[in-house]
Amino acid sequence: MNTHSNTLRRATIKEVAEAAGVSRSTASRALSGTGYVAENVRSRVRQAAKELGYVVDATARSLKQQSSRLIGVLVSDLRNAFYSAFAAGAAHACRSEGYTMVLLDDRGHGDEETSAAETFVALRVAGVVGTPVSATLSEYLGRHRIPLVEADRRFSEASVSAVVVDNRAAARATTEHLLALGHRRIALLLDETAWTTGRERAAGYADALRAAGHDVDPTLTVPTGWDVDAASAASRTLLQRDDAPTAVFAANNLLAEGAWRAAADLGISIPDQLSLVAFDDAPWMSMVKPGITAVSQDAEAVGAAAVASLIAELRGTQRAPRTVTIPTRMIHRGSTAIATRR
Amino acid sequence: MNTHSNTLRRATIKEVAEAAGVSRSTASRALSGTGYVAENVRSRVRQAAKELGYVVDATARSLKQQSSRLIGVLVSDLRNAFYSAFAAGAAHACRSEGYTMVLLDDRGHGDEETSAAETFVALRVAGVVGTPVSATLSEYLGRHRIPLVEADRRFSEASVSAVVVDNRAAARATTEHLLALGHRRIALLLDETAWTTGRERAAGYADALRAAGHDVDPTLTVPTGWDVDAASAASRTLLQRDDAPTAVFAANNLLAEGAWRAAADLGISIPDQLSLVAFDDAPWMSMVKPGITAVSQDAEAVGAAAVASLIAELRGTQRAPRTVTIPTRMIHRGSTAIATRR
DNA sequence: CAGCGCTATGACATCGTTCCCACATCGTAG
DNA sequence: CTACGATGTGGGAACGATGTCATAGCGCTG
Repeated sequence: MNTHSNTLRRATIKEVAEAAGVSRSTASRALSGTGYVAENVRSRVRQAAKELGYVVDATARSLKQQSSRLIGVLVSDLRNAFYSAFAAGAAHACRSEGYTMVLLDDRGHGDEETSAAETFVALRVAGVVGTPVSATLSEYLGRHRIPLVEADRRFSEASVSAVVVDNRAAARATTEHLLALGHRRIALLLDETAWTTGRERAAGYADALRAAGHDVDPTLTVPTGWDVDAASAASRTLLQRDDAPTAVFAANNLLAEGAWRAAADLGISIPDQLSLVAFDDAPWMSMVKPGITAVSQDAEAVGAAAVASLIAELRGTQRAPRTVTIPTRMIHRGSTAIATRR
Repeated sequence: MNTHSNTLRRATIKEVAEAAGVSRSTASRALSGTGYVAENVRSRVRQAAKELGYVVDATARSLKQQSSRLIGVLVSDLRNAFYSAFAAGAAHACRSEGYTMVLLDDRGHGDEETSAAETFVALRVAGVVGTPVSATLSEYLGRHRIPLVEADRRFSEASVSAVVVDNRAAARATTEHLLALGHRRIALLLDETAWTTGRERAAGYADALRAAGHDVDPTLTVPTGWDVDAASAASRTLLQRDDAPTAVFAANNLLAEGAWRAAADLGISIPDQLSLVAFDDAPWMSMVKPGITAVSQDAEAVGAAAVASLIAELRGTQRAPRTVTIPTRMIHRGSTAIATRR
């Protein structure tokens, strides 16, 4: 390349202007493409910029323009495939719209969420998308007038846009599938009942039972912790009860893994002795035998849609809080069968 | 909160200073903690900042200080568990050292890598860690004097620091394990031979064979593409040969998945008819039956170490390019057995 | 040829922060 | 009593980019 790397300091627009024999203003106009610039001057400035290896200083530009091309993305746990797929979708959407993603991982802690919000404010991001763990995210950002799009679950339905899946309908359909197979004692493994995801999945489950004329047995709704081990332990207890369920509906991929491991440990055969359905598909579910029937939610699409929605708001294309629902798809594999006595 | 959100504009340090009855300089000193400030003044300023909901403008600070607290992180594909774990480790390390991560995903494309580098330069990041796909990353950043730490694989050994695993030794140990079980026709599935990871894994494989007095059959080293389907197709062909291998060593988790699916499709039983070992562990490997024996590399640790190494360089604690090697661990499950004729 | 509109350019202020100085006060050593 | 270091504070100049505004040349119309 013909880049002059002999200077220690980075090239500024002033140097580009001098090299091209014009003023800073003209150089700025030539590079950004706004305002009048003669064609030959423009190419002269472009050439000078290229030769000097000039790259605009985004910090200076942001300061002057009082807005940045950064989008803050907050997820709960990057190691979880759901969130990493979400982040991948968000990253791609940001990039294709000319924004840069600042990704933070709050590890599910409320206090980290607050400090993440502070970081976003300090960076003067144009907007934020995130999977919140409380309403503080939207409150804090709202106070600083930074647009937010909540994803996966909602905490501030009235005031901010969101991208979610229809948890209730999907959970209802799943439960109906199990009911149709003759199951009556269907357990529901839940992670977090304070979140809309958990609440709505439970509601859909209850809808299906009630619509079929059955009562909801509260002892069959089991809130476990957040990790596979906790889910596995809870499942063990559940499956060893005298009135053990004949089917388990796990509300996320981690819970499904826990339930699956518990069944394997106890020598309970799927689907002969136990039917298992998961909310949220994962790669392993198509590799084990039998495959696990699951409600697949396209986390990448959720991330991309959340960013798209945010950018639409930034552009002023769309004003009022809006909710986008990403469709789910039920993938039938072999983990459910007609209910039998155990 | 007692935050005055009645102002439309965000509070600046000037407003904080006025509210506390001091000058901007003093306010700045009080908040940043550098230089002389009387204790009562300091707390008065802090209080004023709190009441106004003041958050420092990182763009203005970066501009003035000519350095930011941002670290650029570049990965190849966030949807791949290896990279998302890497990003999770990097995110955590950044945060705990007071840096903020800017995460970019080049989807394995060289041209996206260049534009990612440009983005990092524009943002004036303090440094970059990444899993490069070519030497252009280090060249570009080097030209702009931005420190880089290469992770997972290397392209610029002489000039930049790196965090890797000992691919050669691990591949050799894996191959030796298969040799010890009596396997002689051992296939090696590779992704990318232009990368140090692929080259070194191949070298370790060859080391083991040669040390045991065997020739390396070039037809048994199969470079497949990047996705599961390609690996599966290549494996199919391989396993249907007259002189099919009795063992397959897959150089990453995607290749292992492809090989596993091919074997399942062809009705080839693991480990009776085929032994399978993977480089890079994945969740499904402990869930299928039998479990897949794998070389586990702690991608999270690699990400964290890369950031730690970068920050050490930024602090000047450590100068010369340095290579950190993260240990691998071989996890024996049930996918290998004594070689038998097929 | 006066007047107008359009193209084209540069001077200069500005964004919010930091930090180098100059300056002020006070206590104390010489 | 003066000089000096230590402590504390404020004025003002940067950092690099943008954008407003003033200015000027030019072609055209009436």
